[in-house]
Amino acid sequence: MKKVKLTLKDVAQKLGVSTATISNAFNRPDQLSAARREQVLEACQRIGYHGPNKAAQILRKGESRIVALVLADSIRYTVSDPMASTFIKGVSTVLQAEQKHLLLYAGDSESIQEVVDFVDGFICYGLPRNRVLAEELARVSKPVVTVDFNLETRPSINIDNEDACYQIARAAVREGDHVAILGLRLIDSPNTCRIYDSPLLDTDSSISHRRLDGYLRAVEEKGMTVDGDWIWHIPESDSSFARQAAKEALNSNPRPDTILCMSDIIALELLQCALSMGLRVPQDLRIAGFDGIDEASRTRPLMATICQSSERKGELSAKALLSGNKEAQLLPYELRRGETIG
Amino acid sequence: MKKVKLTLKDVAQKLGVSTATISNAFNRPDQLSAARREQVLEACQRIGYHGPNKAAQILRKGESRIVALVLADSIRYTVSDPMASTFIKGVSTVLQAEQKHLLLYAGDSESIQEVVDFVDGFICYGLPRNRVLAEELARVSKPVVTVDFNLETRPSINIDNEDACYQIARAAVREGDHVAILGLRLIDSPNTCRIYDSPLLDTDSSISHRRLDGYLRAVEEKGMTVDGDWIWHIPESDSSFARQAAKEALNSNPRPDTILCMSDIIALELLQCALSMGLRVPQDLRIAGFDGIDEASRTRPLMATICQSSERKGELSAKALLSGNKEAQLLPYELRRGETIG
DNA sequence: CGCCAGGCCTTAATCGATTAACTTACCTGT
DNA sequence: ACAGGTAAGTTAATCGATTAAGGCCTGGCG
Repeated sequence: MKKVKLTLKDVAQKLGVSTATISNAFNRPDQLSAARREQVLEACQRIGYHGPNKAAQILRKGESRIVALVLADSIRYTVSDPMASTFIKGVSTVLQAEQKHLLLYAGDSESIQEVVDFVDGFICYGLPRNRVLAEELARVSKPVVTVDFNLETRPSINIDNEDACYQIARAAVREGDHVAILGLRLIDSPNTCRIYDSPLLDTDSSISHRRLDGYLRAVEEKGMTVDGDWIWHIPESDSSFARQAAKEALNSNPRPDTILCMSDIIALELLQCALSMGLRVPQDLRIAGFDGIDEASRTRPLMATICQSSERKGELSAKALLSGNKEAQLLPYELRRGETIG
Repeated sequence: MKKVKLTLKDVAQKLGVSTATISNAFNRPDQLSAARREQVLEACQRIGYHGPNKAAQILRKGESRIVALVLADSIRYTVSDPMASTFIKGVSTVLQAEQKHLLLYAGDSESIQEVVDFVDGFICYGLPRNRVLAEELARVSKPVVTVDFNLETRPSINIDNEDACYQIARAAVREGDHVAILGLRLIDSPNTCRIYDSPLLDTDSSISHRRLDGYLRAVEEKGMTVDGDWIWHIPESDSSFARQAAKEALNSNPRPDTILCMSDIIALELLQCALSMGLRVPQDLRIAGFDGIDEASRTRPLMATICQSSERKGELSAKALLSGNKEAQLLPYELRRGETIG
């Protein structure tokens, strides 16, 4: 078994030709005769040279065929979140077809500089928790596509969150209702809490704020308002965080008539809490979710929600990145009335 | 805004020192005076040099801090499989702590040569479907750790599948029972089918065959046998494939008394089918699963299964890879009798 | 005073390719 | 016979670092 690393040079020497010829045999068949090419490839096969060293190619060509998927949360969290993991499916399908590789980059890491030199581009799923990282992404000199948030100057894949929330809130809220909102990542806190009048986080780029805008617009149209103490901040779309907010909301006095949730995970937890407290949905409480995950289509009563395709977002973002399409894309969504909003 | 890519050379020129000094400022603080180092770093900050180019470092140092996770199946499948995605959690937790990056490599791709030059090592989860790939992995000159299968000369992380299956089969099977087995990846077919006497796949390296051995040993100990037409091959641990096998098995004549399943996903589907056919479990049918996924702990009756920690496997395999530990590790598992085997 | 050791930096080779520019040799048409 | 064209290779610069080896200066010690 050969222990030594073979290089172009070795092959070239063995055949008595220049390294350029070997390189051309692999990369530019038109630069040498078919016979010579055949001979070179055969020799490589024979001596066990598996083609040009990729590390060297990356440096020289400035291309690695690696795409970084920058995740807002830890990988740990991401793989268990239905929307996020479905998104990965979409991305990977396209990358696979284009023979690209997928690097998972968890946004909680310090700096994008660690990988920017060797990846071909970035797909950013969700606004990174780390502020610095988001700013660095905006400045990177390689293609970047953002999903579910905006970075000026970068193309983004999104649905119209404001409109979607307006639609579902309009369907859910009745005049005179007490309305509560279970929101996602509204302020800068690692715990579930009411937002009161805490300063909102990243108002421009965050979809949570687009959603909040949509909810509030619908509520105001019916002549009501929602105060900060009826709006909950949930740090991530996780059942246990959601449960806490759900309980607090349900135990508020007066009890909300309608609760608008920024994800199905939250809404499912809320529904569960409500039912176990003996509340009837939608008679006593109306619940609206968001996302349209599978589990939300199996609840009794059927969850009202905004259905969007996370997989499609994944596909489109990968395609946009690879094709260099710089246009922002707004995907369609669908309002499912279900049975939880009457 | 500077458009040009800055290099060591640029910084060196600007400061009137050699490139070696700049490099040392980043990598070997003991090679220059503290004052000079400070000056260099400050200058880098000022002119916007973000540190040595990683692509060049990879080539020169032969280290990239990237670990490839080689998946037996497509990424699409992997992220939705509970065991596989939990495994990723474990791996990522350790890599994150060590500041390593995670590259997902789907085993259905052609050759490991595409990445071997720039990754630091491989964690292989499950026997790759692609034969060539498995052989290449055995020969790679970088660290490789295998999980849930064996590659001669490579350290592996496993549970004792043979023993685990022997234990659960011994608990499940009664003397005189008709026993059927719903197996995973036993033969080379993309469809669910009985194996009859088809040649088994990769007998040495596959855990499915260790499991089969365990089942059969227990069955034989009770004086029975299981023929090939009572053993099903299921190409992947997917509900719809599983359902088909489950139906076939349940409609066999005579109907099996005990069915041993090589994954919980399969067992869950089987349980569902059986119940919907009006069978009582375990009175009419006894079912054994494997893996101990969350969903299997929520069934009524409670699924009998072998509980193993996929996350722990992930952590250990990453640690073994990074520490260079070459020893095979056998992890503990636990037999949960549950209620489906009486 | 002279010598050696250490600290601090520079020189230059190297990692393993790619590719623009150049050289040869061979044709081709007039 | 000769200019001009093209096919097939070669030469050498380059990508952006790392690092062994070596040079120079300073200070301590006998």
